[in-house]
Amino acid sequence: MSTSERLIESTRELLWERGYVGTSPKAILERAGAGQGSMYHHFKGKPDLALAAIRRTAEEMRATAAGVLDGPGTPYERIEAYLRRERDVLRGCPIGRLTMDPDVIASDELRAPVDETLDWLRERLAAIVEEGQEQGEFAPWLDGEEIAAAVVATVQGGYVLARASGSPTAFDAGVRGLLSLLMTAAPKDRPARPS
Amino acid sequence: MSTSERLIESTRELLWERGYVGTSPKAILERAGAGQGSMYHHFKGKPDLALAAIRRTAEEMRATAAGVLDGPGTPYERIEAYLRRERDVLRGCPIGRLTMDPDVIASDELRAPVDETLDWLRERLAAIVEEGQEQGEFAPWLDGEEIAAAVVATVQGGYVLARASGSPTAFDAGVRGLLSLLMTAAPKDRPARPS
DNA sequence: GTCTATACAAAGATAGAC
DNA sequence: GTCTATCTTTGTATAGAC
Repeated sequence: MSTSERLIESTRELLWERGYVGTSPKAILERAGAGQGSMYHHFKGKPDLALAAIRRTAEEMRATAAGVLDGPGTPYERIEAYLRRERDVLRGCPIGRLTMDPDVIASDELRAPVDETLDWLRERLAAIVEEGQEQGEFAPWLDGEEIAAAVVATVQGGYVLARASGSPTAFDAGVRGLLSLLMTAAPKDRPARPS
Repeated sequence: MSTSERLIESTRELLWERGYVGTSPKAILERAGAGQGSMYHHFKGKPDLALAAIRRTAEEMRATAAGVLDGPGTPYERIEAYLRRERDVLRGCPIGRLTMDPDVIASDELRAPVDETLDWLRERLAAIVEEGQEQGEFAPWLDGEEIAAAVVATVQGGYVLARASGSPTAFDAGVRGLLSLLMTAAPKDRPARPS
């Protein structure tokens, strides 16, 4: 792997673990096994390197989510697959956590990939909900964008609950709670007791 | 206000705005209008002062939430009141945001008030859901703790979505989405179109 | 209790040798 | 392209005067 690649990958890891303000160039260089000169040769500085790292993480996250959301199954099943997908819950979301970083929020450039990724996710989920409504799987009076926002928020907030308690339990509980509501909110009668 | 009070209040503000790793003693002292000596006279250091600040913020958050949750109305109405309560959405949750702070999560002492507050909130909401089930307002097969986790997660995640996009819109959408599901999931027929 | 002075490591970046 | 100085400011804390 090239030095520039190692710098980006090390930055991605550190941004995930410690956020932007908590990540120093020095820590990045140590992890990448590179000297100061390399970093300032390939990148203009910390914000420039962080931007490259965030963009790559955003791309990856979209690809992962798309893999589940474009998969087989009914709309409900695809949303369930997204919610139940294997996650390293206690690590949190590498994109969502950046929204708590004051320097990221203060910079339109750094915030853009974060915003675009979460926005894309909401739109994708909203389309699936609407698809489910056409097929009679979801009640017609639900609003696709609102349900989508609730789904993404449950995941992002689930990370908060899990990290607060030091256990993934609350994340899983929130997901199950939302799924039980989604299933119950079907227009036709379904098995009364969601699994 | 005493110097010690001003130090705690300044720390509370900065922790909310910039988190623990993003807040320096120097910034606290400047905001409090105090010198170095004062801070190290009243507190052992940054973690000790932060602990006092976090505890106070946690207490305040509990009191605010209790004010709404113990208020009048049916269980559904009280949950709705909690979700729709006026918030400075773009500032985020002063307690929840700390879960993204590596130094807070690494310290059991700093994490404890965060954990206890969110845990208390979930338990309180779970009890209200169960109360609603007894009254026939919520479907009996829902799990109170799961619904409570979904409610708190929607709020915490709503902050993430709002901050990512720089607008409270997505927070409100998530709340409306969750409320529409909660209302639809009532066991008896209700007005088909939730407001 | 509060202040200033001092200390020393780390953050973030530049300069210039190789 | 990479490395090692060097530089300035900030982070965090202690010491001691008032």
